[in-house]
Amino acid sequence: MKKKKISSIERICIASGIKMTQQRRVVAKVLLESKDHPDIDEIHKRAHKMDPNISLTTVYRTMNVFEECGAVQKLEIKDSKSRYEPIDNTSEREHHHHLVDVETGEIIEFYDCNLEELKVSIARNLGYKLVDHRLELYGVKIKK
Amino acid sequence: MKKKKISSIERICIASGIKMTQQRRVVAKVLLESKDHPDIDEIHKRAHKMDPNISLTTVYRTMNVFEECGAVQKLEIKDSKSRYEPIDNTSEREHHHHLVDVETGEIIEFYDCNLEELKVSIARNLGYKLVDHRLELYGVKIKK
DNA sequence: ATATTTGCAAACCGTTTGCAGCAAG
DNA sequence: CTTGCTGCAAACGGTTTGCAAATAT
Repeated sequence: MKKKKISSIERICIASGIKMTQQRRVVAKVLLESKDHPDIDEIHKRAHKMDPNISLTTVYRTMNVFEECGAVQKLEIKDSKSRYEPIDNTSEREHHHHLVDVETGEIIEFYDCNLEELKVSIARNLGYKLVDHRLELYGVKIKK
Repeated sequence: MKKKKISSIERICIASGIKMTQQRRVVAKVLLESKDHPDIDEIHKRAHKMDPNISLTTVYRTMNVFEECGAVQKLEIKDSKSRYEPIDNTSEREHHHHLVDVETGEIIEFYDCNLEELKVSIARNLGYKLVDHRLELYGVKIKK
């Protein structure tokens, strides 16, 4: 009786009362194993490799489910398709942002606590409670 | 001989060597008179009211032209269509950002110089020269 | 047992494009 | 005059949906 480890995504799904199907487990695995920020087609390709019995439609639906229950975050980078990354809220890196290398398309994650504070205080000064945000920087590598 | 005033958008277009057609002038007028951040359909509706002889296709093409020559900025707010605003680079408010009231959809513009500095310095620390950026805050009004 | 999820194909919706006629420079 | 722009309708690409069969709880 082998006991599979439960992934962080799976845990969130169960907590949200969502059925863990074979397909969803595979997609979760793909996301957690990806070190980049794959788009839907790429996720489908990788999932299909592990289990050919999985359709593009299901990947779309699964990503929506994962996003709604907060297991995954959608990135909408300029001039590119939506990309996804798992949200690891056990890590101290929970709020991170992205810098896009406009020459290579590479995405660099960063965290800056001054920025976190500033965001909240800007909203507060405008009379708002911050509920969400989006920040991307686009840059070119400085050659030395 | 009446001499029409040349709008800021028109000036940029001329400087970029782009033909100023009747339609483009109307779209420019709509944008400059709009105090909100209209989407393509709304721009088309308003333009059509001033001059029924203008198609949706042309509005799309015009916005792309205006964006490419830097006369206009596209906003991509979560869960909504692309919206546009003219860029006024003669104003001191040239770099502003947007706070979206998630209950009403209202967009509040803001400027914060600490944020401007922080953006640049974060990129620099990562070894990048900042060439573009995108920042939106999403909040709910604090009632008191 | 039964409520959800899946795969397929078709619909959808914002946006772009090919083409013949039109207008700005 | 010539090049670029317009309007139309048709194509496009990413995403969603209706439905009957399959599956998790």
